[in-house]
Amino acid sequence: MKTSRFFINTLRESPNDAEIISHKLMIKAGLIRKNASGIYSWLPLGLKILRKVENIVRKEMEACGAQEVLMPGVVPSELWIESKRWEEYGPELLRIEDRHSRAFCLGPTHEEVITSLVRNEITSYKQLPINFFQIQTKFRDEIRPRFGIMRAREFLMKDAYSFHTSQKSLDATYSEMFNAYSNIFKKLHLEFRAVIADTGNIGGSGSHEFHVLADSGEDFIASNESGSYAANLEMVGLNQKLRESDKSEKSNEIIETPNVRTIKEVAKFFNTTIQNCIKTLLITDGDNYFCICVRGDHEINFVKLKKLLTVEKELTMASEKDVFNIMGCPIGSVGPMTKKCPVYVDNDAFNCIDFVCGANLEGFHLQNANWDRKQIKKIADIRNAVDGDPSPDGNGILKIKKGIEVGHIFKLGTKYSNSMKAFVTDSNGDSIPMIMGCYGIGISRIVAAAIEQNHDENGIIWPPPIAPFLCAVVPINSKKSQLVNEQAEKIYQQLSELNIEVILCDQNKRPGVLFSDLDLMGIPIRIVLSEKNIKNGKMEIKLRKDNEIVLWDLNHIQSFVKKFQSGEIG
RNA sequence: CGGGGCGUGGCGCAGCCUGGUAGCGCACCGCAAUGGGGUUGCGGGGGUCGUUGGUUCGAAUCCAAUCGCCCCGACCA
Repeated sequence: MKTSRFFINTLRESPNDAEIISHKLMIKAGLIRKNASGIYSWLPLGLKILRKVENIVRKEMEACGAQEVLMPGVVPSELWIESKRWEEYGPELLRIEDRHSRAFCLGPTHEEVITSLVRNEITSYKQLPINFFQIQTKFRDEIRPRFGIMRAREFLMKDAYSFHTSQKSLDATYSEMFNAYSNIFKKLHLEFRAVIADTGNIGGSGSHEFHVLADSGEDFIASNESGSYAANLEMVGLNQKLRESDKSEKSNEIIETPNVRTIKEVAKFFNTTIQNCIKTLLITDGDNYFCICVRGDHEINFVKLKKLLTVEKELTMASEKDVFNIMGCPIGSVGPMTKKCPVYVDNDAFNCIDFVCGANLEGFHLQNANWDRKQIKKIADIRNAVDGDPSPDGNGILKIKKGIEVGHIFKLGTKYSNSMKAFVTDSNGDSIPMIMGCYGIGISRIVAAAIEQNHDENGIIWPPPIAPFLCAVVPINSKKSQLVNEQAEKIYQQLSELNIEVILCDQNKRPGVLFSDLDLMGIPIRIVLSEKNIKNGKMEIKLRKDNEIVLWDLNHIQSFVKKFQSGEIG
């Protein structure tokens, strides 16, 4: 490809609504343009990248036996009513009507459609297991789309659905898909973790998320060094032992603590550690209030807490007003010694002796406080894991990292096959619901995640497998030098013949402009041809991710390509 | 949904307070010079100032409504 024939439009400044680096770079490099909040057009350069990700995913799906289908983006409401999700899914489901006032939605996921398809096509256990996938635009009407393509309303997703007659068969396919996903991220050259995940409201018995590691990630994932354990932070179950001795010699003293509110301030005031302070948080599900106590250095894990409290609704922190009304003191003075609502204590908090906590009296804290079991409703694992906690599988300690969720696989079970009556006849002649698995990958999100993981101050640094062009050929001052022109064209031809995706900068722009554009666009290999070097039989090769420039024999581009492809270089 | 902010050529912004008929940088077009990290000079084209209504002789500017966009909204416990 030549730049004279390929649309590239880079910007010097990014629009002010771009927040994170991948969003800024995608706009500056001219990969995407916004049409509305969370809705984007892909320009040719961006689409090339998107297609590469898509094809890597497609190949891997096909390699593990999944078959591609394409379902509609506009889905009739009947299917969603059947699965009960027309009510359950909430406002993220964009509902529309046709000219006959018939209700449809824009598909945010396709369990309903695939289940309806399969129940009509598959009737015998002999046709199973089977695994269908599609790569398709999804729409989820997010409350707050942000971060560009990272959390868009319209996005490209690969979703696969498998059908089985036994749990064993589902387990086998699930594990194949797990491996396929791992292969995909390896082939994309992305650093990732597969982690144990919450099944959330999709339900089912098992689930893993795939995260691309990046500092800007919104999810926290915990893993040990050996890699034998990795989980979403919300899923990390800790098994601390409770201390045996229950008593302390000391008894509460109430101390006036003017203007001391935060745990840090409290610890400083009492000249103790934050580990020896107890945070008491008032949590509500909208109807009931709960006193939750964790150590000063710990945070509540709402997934665990929700299970512990066996509440249906989402839990939130009580408002300042509510806290005052219920506890009779401001937030900063709340303490666990109360009968005003049930008290739940985290294991590690319970293990504290002679600790400091709020006194439920404005401007006062308790010193040398100790637990009274009678006042505690439950002692349990309520907190988030932190760096250094022992790994739940017993191997080493945990480290917390940030990740971007790019894949999620579920064992669905029979939730949809039951509600939508997707039955097959088994070998005994009985009609049984098919057991299902579902497997999603955010294709467009991977593009953004890859940038979050691979960039520098000058722009994107594409992993070669998804670079829009692997190589750029830059003739210096080609307008004036026939020699440079000819050589550039020659190298361009040679690379093309070697099946290298190459772009020739044939528009006689200034070198500075070209270099910064190529850096911004993240082209992995840059080959520069100048009169001086050509006369010495050399060309200049620089990798985007390195600063080094090497001079290479002009006649041996093949040897460079070979070395690059074998991994010897780069 | 609550709080905050912003809508002015494709992009980034100024002008608004104190009303007088729109400006800067980038990008774009033409000419010339320049030619290894966003070069310089000269000359151009492009905007009903988000929309609607109001005040006024006169509105980008003041008032009202409306639409859109962005940010924050779970740690003072």
